[in-house]
Amino acid sequence: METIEQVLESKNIRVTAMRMLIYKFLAEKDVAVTLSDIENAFAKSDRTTLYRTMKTFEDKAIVHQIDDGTGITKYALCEQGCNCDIKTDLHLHFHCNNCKETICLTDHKIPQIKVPNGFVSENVNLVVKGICDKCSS
Amino acid sequence: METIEQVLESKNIRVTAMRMLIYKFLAEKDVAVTLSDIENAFAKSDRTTLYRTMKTFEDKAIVHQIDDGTGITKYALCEQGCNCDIKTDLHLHFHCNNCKETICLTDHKIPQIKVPNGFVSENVNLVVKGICDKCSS
DNA sequence: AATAAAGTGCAATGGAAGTGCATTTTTAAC
DNA sequence: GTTAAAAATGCACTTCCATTGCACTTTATT
Ligand SMILES: [Mn+2]
Ligand SMILES: [Mn+2]
Ligand SMILES: [Zn+2]
Ligand SMILES: [Zn+2]
Repeated sequence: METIEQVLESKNIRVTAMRMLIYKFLAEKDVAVTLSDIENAFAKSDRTTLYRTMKTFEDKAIVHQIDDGTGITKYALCEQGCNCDIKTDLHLHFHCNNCKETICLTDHKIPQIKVPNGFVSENVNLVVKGICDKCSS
Repeated sequence: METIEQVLESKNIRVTAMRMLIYKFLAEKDVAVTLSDIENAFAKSDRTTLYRTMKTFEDKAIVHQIDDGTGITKYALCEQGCNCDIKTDLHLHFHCNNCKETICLTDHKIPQIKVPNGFVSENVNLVVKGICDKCSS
């Protein structure tokens, strides 16, 4: 089991207090979070720092961004050894119309999508909306 | 061949000058458009009217909204007899990373997506990004 | 023609993303 | 340890788009 410090170091970014806190927060969540979610999780925090931290995390493939159609960008930790950076191996995302949470279905990969002749597919965003397991039971 | 008046009447909305102009503009476009696109297409136009017109069109299944991940809502005319309103029979959308245009691939329906036990899929948003036919040739 | 209902236009608001710059913290060099 | 450079952080501000309140105009109905 890697410590948070080790994770950050292995990704070649500096270990700072804020980054560790944010990473820890993300790791404890099982749903995708917005910048505001993170902001509200800390008594004292600055949007810009969070924004730039998430950008750094994204560049280093520590988190991936999720566009679930709500208009607000969400983030979630990448799985171990994911390939977000090379835009492949992407899983699908589920947005619950009831509780409004968005989660990664990490072991449901996006199927191969056929596009017409002349079109070249580079990557795919797929969001399923409906009722999540917690809300349907 | 139905006239624009007939289309609007058949959807039970009032026929107004602005609505006809907007409908005509959409019909002439083969790509999805933003509110600003429509705004710029007319010498004199008001964002609010366009916004509310598109909302009305959407409610009446004359157009459908497209979230292509750019963060800006786009719209395109529905096909004849589409079922946008009941959230089924949905086609996929393609966003070109080169020309930045987004188009409906109306005869490429979204495949059945498997979700884990306990989850209920109600609808699916699928956007493929890459290079469009015009840009790849 | 009179009235009610619906559509339109202007002004203003709100939310989120993004940026410039000064300050603080971290790292590395001396 | 002290110092200097590089990176991270925090504040203020800007931009862009979505959305709403309200007054005015147009359309449909009698
Ligand atoms: Mn995910
Ligand atoms: Mn479409
Ligand atoms: Zn739910
Ligand atoms: Zn193109």
